[in-house]
Formats: sequence, structure tokens, C-alpha cells
Amino acid sequence: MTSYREKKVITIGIVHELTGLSERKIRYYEERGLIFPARSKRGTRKYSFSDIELLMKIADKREEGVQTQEIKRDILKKKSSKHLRDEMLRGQLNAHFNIRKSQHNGRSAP
Amino acid sequence: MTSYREKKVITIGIVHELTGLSERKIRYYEERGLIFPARSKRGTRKYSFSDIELLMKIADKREEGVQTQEIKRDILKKKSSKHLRDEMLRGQLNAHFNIRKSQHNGRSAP
DNA sequence: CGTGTAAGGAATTCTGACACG
DNA sequence: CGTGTAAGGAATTCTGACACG
Repeated sequence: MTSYREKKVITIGIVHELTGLSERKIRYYEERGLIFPARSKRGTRKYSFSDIELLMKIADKREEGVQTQEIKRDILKKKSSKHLRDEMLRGQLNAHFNIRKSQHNGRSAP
Repeated sequence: MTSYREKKVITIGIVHELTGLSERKIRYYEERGLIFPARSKRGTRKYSFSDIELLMKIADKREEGVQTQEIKRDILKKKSSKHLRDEMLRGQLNAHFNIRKSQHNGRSAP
């Protein structure tokens, strides 16, 4: 999969245009560990569309008065629940295909 | 649809990193009408992932010795054949749904 | 804590031009 | 025709710091 959404290719100026956030804020959220841009060879930050979406969620939280530390926790929680979901999904798929296999083979899978 | 692929957000330096093409070449292909970056407020060029893919195709053609004018023709031809395909597809879908409608209603669609 | 700002330097981007071919 | 390069200016980005609160 090419995954344009995850590819880090957008400079901070464009991120500012797209989100309305000041460059200062964007850099600060990185400093606080909420976001992790890649770096080009000469050190300029590069963001993905996914990063931009996250930044907009962060901006919403901040407007509600939520502190960056809180937001960071939420992000980590969300991330781990996604991993969990993916693992459960994988588990179900494996079960499914094992069943299909055993039906086809007339015996249980190895 | 958000269409990350078509969104023009990538600066020429990153395009250079991604394609290996010199900035001179990238600008020249624009001058010849092969590619159409957007511009930021202060005039810096912005490219989409789609543009980058097209640039790589252009680079291949150029390596084969094809002139920019030829390449431009190919691009236009490809574009119009896509439009044609889309129109035919739309036609088929319309026909399909008209049939389904008339089956459900017991009469032909308006 | 979160954000603005002025500071200075380094890297980026732009345009129009000359070169070679 | 297609591309490199040197030129000069304008805009971008970076870091570390001070300010306010």
C-alpha cells in the first residue's frame, strides 16, 4: 500500500496554511511529544496528512482547555486501543480462515 | 472524499527528494505544460502525490528520448480516455439503477 | 504551562538570463 | 530543445531565549 495519508512530505508552512495553527504551536506540540514530524536532510520538519488531522484534533482539545499532557495520554490510549482492535480483528480472521481450511481439508489446521 | 492523492501540498524541494529530478527540470516541465502545480500565497509551487507520479512517468519517457511535446500529447490523450471511461461507466450505472427502479416500481423511471 | 516575539543564520524558492548544443 | 549554472532578492525554517502569566 502506498498510503499517501501517512507519508511525511509537508513542510511546516503548509501545515500552518492547512490548520491555521501558528508554527510556534506546531513546534511546541512536538516538543511536548504529541506529534512526530520527520526531518529532511537539512533538518526541516516534514508532516503527513495524518499528522495534520491529529493537529486539528489537538487544536480542538486545547480550545476546550485540555492540557498537552492530557492530550498526550489520550493519543497514547487511542493508539493502544487501535492496536488492540487490530489484534482482535486479526484473531477473528485467523479463526475464520482456520475454520474454512478445516472444512476444506476435512481436518483441523496445523 | 478527502483525496490525499490530489491535494497540492508538497514543495519543490521535497518533490526533488522524492523523484530525483532537478528543480530545473521540474520547473521546465511546468513551463512546457506537462504539469500544473498550485501556488502558495507567496508564490511557491505546491505539488500533489499525483503530480509526483506523473513526473516519474515523464522522467521515464524523457529517458527514452521522447520530447516534452510528445509527452504532453500522451498526457492529454490519457486524460480524455479517462473521461470517456468515466462517462461510459456512469452511463452503465444509470442504466442499471433505472432497471432496478422500474423492477421495484413495476413501471419505468421518470 | 502555553504561546508570542525579536534575533541571527542557514537553507529554500523564485525569476530571467546566458551557455551549450 | 532540454538542462545546467551563477545571480540577487525575497521568503522559509531553525534554534535558543526572553516575556508574560
